[in-house]
Amino acid sequence: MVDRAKPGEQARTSAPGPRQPSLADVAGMAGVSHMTVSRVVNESGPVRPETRERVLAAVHKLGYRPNTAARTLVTGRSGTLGVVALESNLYGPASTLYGIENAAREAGYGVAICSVTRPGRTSIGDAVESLRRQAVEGIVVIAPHVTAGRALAAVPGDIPVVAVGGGESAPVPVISVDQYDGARRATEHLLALGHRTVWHVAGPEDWLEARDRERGWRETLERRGLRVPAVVRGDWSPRSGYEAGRTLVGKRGLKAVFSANDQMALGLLRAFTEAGIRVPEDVHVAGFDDVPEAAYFNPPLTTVRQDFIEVGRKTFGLLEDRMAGGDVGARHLVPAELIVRESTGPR
Amino acid sequence: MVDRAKPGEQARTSAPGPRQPSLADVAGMAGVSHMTVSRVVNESGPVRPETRERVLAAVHKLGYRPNTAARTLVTGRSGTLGVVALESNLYGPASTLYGIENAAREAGYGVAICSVTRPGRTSIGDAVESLRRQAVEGIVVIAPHVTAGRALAAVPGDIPVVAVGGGESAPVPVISVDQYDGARRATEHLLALGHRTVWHVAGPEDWLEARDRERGWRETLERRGLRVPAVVRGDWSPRSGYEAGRTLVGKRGLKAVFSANDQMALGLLRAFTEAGIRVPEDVHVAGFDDVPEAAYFNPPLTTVRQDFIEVGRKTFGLLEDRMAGGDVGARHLVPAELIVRESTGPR
DNA sequence: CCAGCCGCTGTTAGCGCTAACACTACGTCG
DNA sequence: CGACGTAGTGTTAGCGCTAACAGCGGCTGG
Repeated sequence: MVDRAKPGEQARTSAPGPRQPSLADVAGMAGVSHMTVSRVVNESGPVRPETRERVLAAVHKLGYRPNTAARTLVTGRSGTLGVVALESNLYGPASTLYGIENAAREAGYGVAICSVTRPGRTSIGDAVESLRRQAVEGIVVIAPHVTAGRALAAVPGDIPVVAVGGGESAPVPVISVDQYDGARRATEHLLALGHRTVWHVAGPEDWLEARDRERGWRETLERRGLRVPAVVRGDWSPRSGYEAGRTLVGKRGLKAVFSANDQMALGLLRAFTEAGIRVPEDVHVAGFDDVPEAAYFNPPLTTVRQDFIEVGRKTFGLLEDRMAGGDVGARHLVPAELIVRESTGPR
Repeated sequence: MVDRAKPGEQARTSAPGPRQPSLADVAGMAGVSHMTVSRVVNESGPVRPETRERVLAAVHKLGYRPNTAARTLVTGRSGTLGVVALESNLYGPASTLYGIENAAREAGYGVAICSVTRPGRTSIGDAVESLRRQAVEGIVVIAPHVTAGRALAAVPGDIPVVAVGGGESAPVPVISVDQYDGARRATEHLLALGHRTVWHVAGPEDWLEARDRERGWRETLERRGLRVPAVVRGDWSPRSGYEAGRTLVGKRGLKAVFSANDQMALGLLRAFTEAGIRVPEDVHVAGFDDVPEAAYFNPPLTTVRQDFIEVGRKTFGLLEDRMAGGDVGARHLVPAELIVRESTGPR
């Protein structure tokens, strides 16, 4: 039975009080050596059933809780992973974080996070350093940014690191959704509707995902010998999508637009609506991410779904392999899925 | 200069190798006692400038990094906070998490997270337990769920805990945005447009924020002696908002709707559009949260903004006070702000 | 001129835990 | 029947660090 404290009582944190019980305390109560208690607690050696019972009773009675610091000190293993996350509420990174945390927890690992405002060399380095001070056993860098590759190059090699969505130049294993192929699918879907070309609202130039999606779009057009219109660049935000939309409104032959993410696609839709351009009647629009809102945009948005839970799981798996000393491949891709909705629907 | 490892080299994690340098190693190189090194590293005692230089040089050369486990073991302080987060990509919880992490990092604390799938008594208890094993000094529970209050009651009282958006019944300090007042503002804004009443699409019954928003809406109507329509209940998702919209479409006298969050408002807008109901011409709609997308909905959505960064900062401040042994008040509110956009615009 | 103090450094004793080995009592097998 | 494993337990020695105190000079003040 845990002691239930009212707020008033809880304030006594400053008083030292009787410190947390240790192995020795349990041992004393159970009439065994501290080592036997350790064996019971960790199931790390043979203990007679009745002895185990006595020990367990004492553990329970005293509310014994193993001291992680002491254990870490002697074993050199903390049971904690670090995640360097982007300080961002973007759907993707947040979902990836949860995917990783999930997989880690299932495997008995704790997760420490450290967010960075802008993924530059120093900030990622600082974040890694700060996590190392927390004695993490491995680090995941959620780093969809081009500078992240360089930053990762500066990370000490004596701790396992894997990156999510990082650059191919990074000296660590990288896992990501196949952005290139997702963009290719979206573009081909739009072309299959009979358009001569597809316009593109790209993400920030220094984001790798933005680059990959742009490349997927561009090369699909090139492969077919189609004209490649100038990209309009946004910053992922709906506002920038809206502005891109205003830019596109005047273009001749505007029939199909592929937006590098759903939020910008939303801005596009808004700009088109204001300009009296109807989607899908006048223009077809596709996005990327499949945020939960996308199915309820006006009109519902055709987009490319990324399975972030799977990404998280694979990422953790990779890190686990690395921590075990395995040599994993450099690059791992999770397939993307095209979700067709009304925004590219029949006219 | 950190050693830069190529992937191939990095795989040698399994090899024990030369272990991390310790105070003693630095001391040896600098020709002083380990204690002097400790003093230099922690700035915890007088050291002659030239001695400090020698020590610092050795620290740098060896790449010495203090061992947190050892320090924690002896000081009893880990410098880490725990956050129990909802495994959710909802804009609010994710933003709150980042707000807390930010404030904590600025104050030199690390953050460990543990997510729970459903905030029930056991899962929150498990999460707290799992964080305690990571030796956190204090815990924040992001718990917008009614069961969270009961769960918090079962949390041991020997560690400081504060809750974000938790129930008033919780035996710990709670901080949250003033949901009630936000809902009141939105409702009064709609009424000020000349409507006889306002319909409400509520969030899940077992979410406290949903309850508070509903109460704010209901009591505003009652205070004015207006008819209180039956609430339509959703689950925060755009889909449920869409379904609520289909239910509402047939209602007579439907002129104004207050949705408990922006995602459901999006679903509403979609359902109304499909039914040929124009917003704002035929019906006024307001939401709650001010997600980044809200300004680009079709039409842009009037909504209630929550300052999650401020919530995070205040939450951390509270926890810090509690850790210092202070007795903080039971309930802290952050004001909500009404953002008026076209969805409640002039006809 | 010496008591007293302060600046600087070192020594010692753990923090709570696990690894490694030692020991006992019992089989079991050659 | 003795060598040898094996189950069950205890003893010892750290892991790397900080707290506490113990020096040892030099300076100040009476």
